[in-house]
Amino acid sequence: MKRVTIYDVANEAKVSLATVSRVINGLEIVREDTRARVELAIEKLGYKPNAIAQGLALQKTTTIALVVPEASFNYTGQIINGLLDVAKIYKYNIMLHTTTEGILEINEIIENIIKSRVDGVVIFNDKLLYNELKELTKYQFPIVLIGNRMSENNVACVYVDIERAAYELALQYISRGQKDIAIIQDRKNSYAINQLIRGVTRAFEENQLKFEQYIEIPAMYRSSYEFLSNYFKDKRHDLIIAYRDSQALAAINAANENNIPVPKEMEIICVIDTKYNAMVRPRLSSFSIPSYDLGAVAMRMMTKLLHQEVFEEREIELSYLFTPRQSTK
Amino acid sequence: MKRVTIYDVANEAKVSLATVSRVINGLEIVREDTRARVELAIEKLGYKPNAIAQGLALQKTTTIALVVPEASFNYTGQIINGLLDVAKIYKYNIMLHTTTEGILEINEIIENIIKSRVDGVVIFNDKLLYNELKELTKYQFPIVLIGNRMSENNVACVYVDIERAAYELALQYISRGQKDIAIIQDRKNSYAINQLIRGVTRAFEENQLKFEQYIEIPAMYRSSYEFLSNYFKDKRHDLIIAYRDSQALAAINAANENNIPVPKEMEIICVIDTKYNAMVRPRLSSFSIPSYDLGAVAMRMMTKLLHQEVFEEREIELSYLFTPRQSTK
DNA sequence: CTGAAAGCGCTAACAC
DNA sequence: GTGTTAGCGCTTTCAG
Repeated sequence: MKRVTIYDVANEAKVSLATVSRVINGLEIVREDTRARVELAIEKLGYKPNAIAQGLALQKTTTIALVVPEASFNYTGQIINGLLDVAKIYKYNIMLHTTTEGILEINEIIENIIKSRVDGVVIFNDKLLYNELKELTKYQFPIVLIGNRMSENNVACVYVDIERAAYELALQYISRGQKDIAIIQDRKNSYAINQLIRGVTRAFEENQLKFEQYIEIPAMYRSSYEFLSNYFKDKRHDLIIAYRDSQALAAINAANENNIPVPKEMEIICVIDTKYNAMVRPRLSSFSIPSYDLGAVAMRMMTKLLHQEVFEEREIELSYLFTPRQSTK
Repeated sequence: MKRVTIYDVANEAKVSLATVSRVINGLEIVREDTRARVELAIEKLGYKPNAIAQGLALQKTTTIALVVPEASFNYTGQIINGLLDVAKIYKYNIMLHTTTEGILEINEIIENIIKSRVDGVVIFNDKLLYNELKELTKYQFPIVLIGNRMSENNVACVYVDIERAAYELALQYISRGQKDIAIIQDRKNSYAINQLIRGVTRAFEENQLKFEQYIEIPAMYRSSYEFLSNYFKDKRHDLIIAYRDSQALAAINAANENNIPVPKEMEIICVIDTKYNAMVRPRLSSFSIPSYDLGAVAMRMMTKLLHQEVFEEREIELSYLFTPRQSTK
């Protein structure tokens, strides 16, 4: 099929292209019979408006860029799903970018986003990309951050206060006398881990205790499991906190295989909640972070920003819910 | 920052916009000092070419559309990662679309894709969307299919022959006298399941047997696990084949909890290989389907189609590898 | 209610 | 080497 333009339709319908433009945009100032003629022509020719040309003329693309980390596509997938679902409702297209390693690369992505003239960008990325965001705001892109806040630049965000989650959790265990709490490092989510540490530390300090059980996985280990299998040979804790399900799972397996029954002698929880948490044995206790909602709310916010709707909050906190399963008592 | 165009750069550098165009496109016919002047102006003004305008002028967008199912983002995530990584290399942007339920919706997606004038579309979707693909080819979009073949329309594809995988597997078990093989239904992957059934059926027929153990999960059940917990109360098989890891996992849990030890009294395998397969206990045997590669190869193929490179095959078969773990003997 | 024409930002002949 | 100009396909005043 040859490229058919608005011009061809105009010819076919014996009207001017302005009129065709009016009917495809649903402007009411077209007579009924003219509209019918145009619609017939559109149908006959199989005409579909060229979004690129529209984008150029209108100075907007109705597409927004989504930046996510390359790794851990489980909850990332949920976020994408949520975001895409509401994007669909508001007729926005999504350009997906992943950030692999290397500062250079991230700059290229930013450059790409700028060139592509998307209407806005949603970023779910654990590493706070301060400078890159700065660059983006310079080019007037509305930005919505998922997961972390950056109030300074007046960017909008949707997040869950996992620092508080960790704080409350630690408080509870401390009050029960279970003070040997450890957090497992997660290189891919350093920002999140820092929040966890801050939360637990706060709980400890309020009880005149000092928190220092940070389990660092040496870079040489290919997997947390590999390291933990050794670690638990002579160490154990009351409670282990991990960020991702897979790390908690590694801990459970490593513990059990070292004859440290979970949860009897050691409890383990993770922050992220995926369907696997309920499928593994013992079932994994976790905070239900509403990943899908994070994406959905972020996109909804973006539409508000784009449509200049006045709205209450630029920073929306979504709540978490601790979901006890079998890896805690 | 005000919108800065090629025109502003031209003014600033005291050259014509044609020259600016030449330097941003790296054409060699620009004198060194002019180039330097232009580059300085670009830098000073913070100019970034408008990809939309370029797209309109060049009739190509250097973005390709990727269509994936909404569900099961685990291996989908891998595919996306693979695709994105090679897209990055060749400087293509990715527009991500998910197909939720409803035939109406899928048509809208197609329409969107057509309007967005992407250079090509990669589809990973279990439901063979014959008519929709037809529509796409009508508009001259190069198409690469992931996972299933559709030779009729001369569309390119990358796939794994899971029918043969199932066939070989069944053959092996039959020869050992383990003939009670069952396949678990998977509504979200009907095409894949059909291939599995065909493969097993073939193996059975070649042995003068009839295959009929198809475990259908009634729609009323919220999860396979819920149904299987009951199912295994009075039924068992030699081997259970599932498509996704989560279903196999459900089967393992349901079996074990009904005192059918896996793999001792019943073996279970799944087709899809995710990291969870190695993390659950017992570890889940599976076919290693190279999800990442499926995405990567598909995108590579797309670039070949777009650059008109002559190439050997429009249909690339990737190999699978059976990876025995603990859920099989 | 409809048409003519300018402009969105850039590329690519075609001149000079 | 560099500038001029005609599109690319569409929207949007501004006339009529």
